[in-house]
Amino acid sequence: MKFYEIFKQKLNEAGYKLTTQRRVVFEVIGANEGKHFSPEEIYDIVKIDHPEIGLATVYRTLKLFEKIGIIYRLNFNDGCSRFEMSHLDDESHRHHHLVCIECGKILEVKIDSLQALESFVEKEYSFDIQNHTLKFYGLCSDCKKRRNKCKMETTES
Amino acid sequence: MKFYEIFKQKLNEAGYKLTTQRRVVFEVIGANEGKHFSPEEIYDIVKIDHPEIGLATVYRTLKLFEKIGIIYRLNFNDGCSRFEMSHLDDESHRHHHLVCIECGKILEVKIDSLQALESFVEKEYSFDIQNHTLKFYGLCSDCKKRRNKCKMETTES
DNA sequence: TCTTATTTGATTTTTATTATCAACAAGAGT
DNA sequence: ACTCTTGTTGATAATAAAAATCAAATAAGA
Repeated sequence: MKFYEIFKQKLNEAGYKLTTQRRVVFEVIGANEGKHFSPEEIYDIVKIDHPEIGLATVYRTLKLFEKIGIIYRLNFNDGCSRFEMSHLDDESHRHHHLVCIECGKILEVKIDSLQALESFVEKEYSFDIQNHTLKFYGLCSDCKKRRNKCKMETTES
Repeated sequence: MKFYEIFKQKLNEAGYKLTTQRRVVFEVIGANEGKHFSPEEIYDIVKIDHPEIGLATVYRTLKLFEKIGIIYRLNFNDGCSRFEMSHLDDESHRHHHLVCIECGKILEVKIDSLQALESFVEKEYSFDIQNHTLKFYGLCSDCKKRRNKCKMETTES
């Protein structure tokens, strides 16, 4: 597996040891592409095969992974941080998030195309862009249907 | 003052009373355009003229203002929420944030222009976009200069 | 294998935010 | 203006995510 090698290399380059705990947390996140797990959720999955690993270690590991660029910290204002693989090396993985304001579901949009905007900002503000986050808030297709249905039902009577 | 009237109207429409506490918090945020205050910071300013107002009220008020669309909740991963006026009625106020990963400074970019991207997402994902947030992470011009200076100094010897 | 600095687990501590509840005040109706 | 009702507030306690602590365990280079 290619990405695991990159992970080991990044740890090494930054001067950190490869421990069982770090490998396990990495695997849990890696096996759940498209999900956005909280520390507690990751801990719950880790516990299944490794009940000896503590929650504090999960927090520490996530913080470390974020620092060395293995994962991203996401914030959907639900009271905790959430995480996903960074894939900084792979342009094809870049995406944005659609947050449904009704059901809270989070979808991924597999496009980037902020090139024009980034170029403008870099020139105009003399700002070196290294990364960006873009979130759209609105109604997912399910909640849109549900709302229309409710509207129809109330009009019927 | 026009915006204050909109504020009163929004409170009223949503069925909330106009209290001194709410007016004061509104004024503090309104008088600090371009800043991104945390609840504690707002509380500290509020206290100057109104020491009788409690921190819990500031938290409650901010939550309420967010709900009725008076303010936005921002998250810069510094351990607390931060707030700014929403200006949803005024297109000219729409902006994005530049976050310096070195000094943490936050700049505002007074452009929007995500129209093309939004149209694509709305069609492709059948998602009703009602709002968005866009943050660019990188180096501000000051930190860029500082880094170059450090590089020169180490090369000199 | 041995050695040492790093890492971990269990626990406590910190801190942002929310809940609680009696006292209070805004605003509709008179 | 006065009253009444219900929403609101202040002080405080409660909650919960995340960080700090520290002795014991372990990765990885010698």
